[in-house]
Amino acid sequence: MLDIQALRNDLDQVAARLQARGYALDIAAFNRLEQERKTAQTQTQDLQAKRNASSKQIGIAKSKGEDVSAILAEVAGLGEQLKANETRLADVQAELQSLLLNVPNLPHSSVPVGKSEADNVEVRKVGTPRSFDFEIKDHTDVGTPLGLDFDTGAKLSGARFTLMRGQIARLHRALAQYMLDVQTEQHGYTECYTPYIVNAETLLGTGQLPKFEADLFAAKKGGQEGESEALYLIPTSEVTLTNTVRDEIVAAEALPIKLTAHTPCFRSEAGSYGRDTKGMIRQHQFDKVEMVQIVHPESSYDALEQMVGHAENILKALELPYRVVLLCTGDMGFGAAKTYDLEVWLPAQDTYREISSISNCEAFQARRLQARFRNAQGKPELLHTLNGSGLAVGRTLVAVLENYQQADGSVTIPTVLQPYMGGLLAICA
RNA sequence: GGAAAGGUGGCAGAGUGGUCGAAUGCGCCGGACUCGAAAUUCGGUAUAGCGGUCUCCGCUAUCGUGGGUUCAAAUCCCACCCUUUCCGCCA
Repeated sequence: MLDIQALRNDLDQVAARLQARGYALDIAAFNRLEQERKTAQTQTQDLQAKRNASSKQIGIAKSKGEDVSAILAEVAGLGEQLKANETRLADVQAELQSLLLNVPNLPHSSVPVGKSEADNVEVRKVGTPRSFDFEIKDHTDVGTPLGLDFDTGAKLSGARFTLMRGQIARLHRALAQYMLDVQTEQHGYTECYTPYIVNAETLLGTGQLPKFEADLFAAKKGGQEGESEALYLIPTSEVTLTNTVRDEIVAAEALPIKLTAHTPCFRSEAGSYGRDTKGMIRQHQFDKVEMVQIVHPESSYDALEQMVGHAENILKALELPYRVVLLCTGDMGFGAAKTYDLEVWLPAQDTYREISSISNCEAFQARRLQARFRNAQGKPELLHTLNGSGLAVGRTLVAVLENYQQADGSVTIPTVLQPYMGGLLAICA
């Protein structure tokens, strides 16, 4: 959520910055609502002040045993007037709030202006794609004989669900364990285990609601009918980790807060029909090791660069070629002020594919969350929040299968994963 | 699932219709005392919004959430959420 003060004071400039990311702010609607809010609020507050003063007088008079009927006559009818005004004010403020909740974050000045993926800027390329002296198979062809089972996944749950068996399942687990160990032992994140099902308020805090409900899975208690409050499956543990500071005022000394968790993520992938339908690139359920940092506003851009490094270290250790991309204004997510993507080399697709996305949300989430710290003046101030994948486990598995495939159909195990695989050097059918 | 208790400021905790935004303690900030610190002592210390003559003043809202009663609600009524304890069920 943007600071409403920024919109009041500098509406045209805010609108221009939003335009850069392809969002057309309804300036007229905002101005009209603000005007209505102002009159409704002053009128309401005047009436409230009048009522409070009279009530106080009544209290004083009664304690002295005086007659209060004169004052009572004065406030007759005030109640109804007040109620009408209060209702109007509440309506206008709710409208303003919902307008505000649907406005994306402002891009940082260092973010390149662009319309789509095509305008993203490559920052660096690391590692050299391996050359193959046999015909490259994609991860589905490599994985299927080793235990990757899309048919059973579809039978159990539908399209975009996968079952893994045997060594593939173990490799998947090894990746997650390894990532979690690196993030906790080498990069200083605190390991968390979080709920996978959350309430609407939590999703409002990180920005998935109210705008993106269609991208989520909702859950209800078995046998429950009707309009009970919906619960949702988390689309990423960014949601739970970041919400740990919702409605908190944390001590400045506690910063930065660095959290990580390995969780499944559930996404309905609405609007992506027809994209990446083959294989496990785009799933309704996938595992991810998430990094979240909650930091002092002054250090959030340093933290962003660090977190990119924390994600890169996993790819380096796995010896997977990748590139770092700075997203343009048009390709960034709703809450991000600046985002780097890490894209891993997939030889069968002959291209780099997103495997991690690391964003600084500045105070955008913190404002929704009311997540604050006490600044040097002792005043509560909004924190900055950052999140990033470190990494997406399913896509890393895809990358390992493709990059480490051998002519005989086996897949060698990256050195750092071997201890997690009981010393296995390769898996084969 | 059943029963009970409870949700008040940064924290602990009093307050059961009226000068209550809320006692007291802790914490924090400033002063005094001290060579300095501790102890002691004095004063200050919520958040958000609106308005103004805008380093300050005034007003409004906020005691889990939402509704209701009333001239007036932390306090009374209703619904919901959450927490704790006990019982039941359960990995």
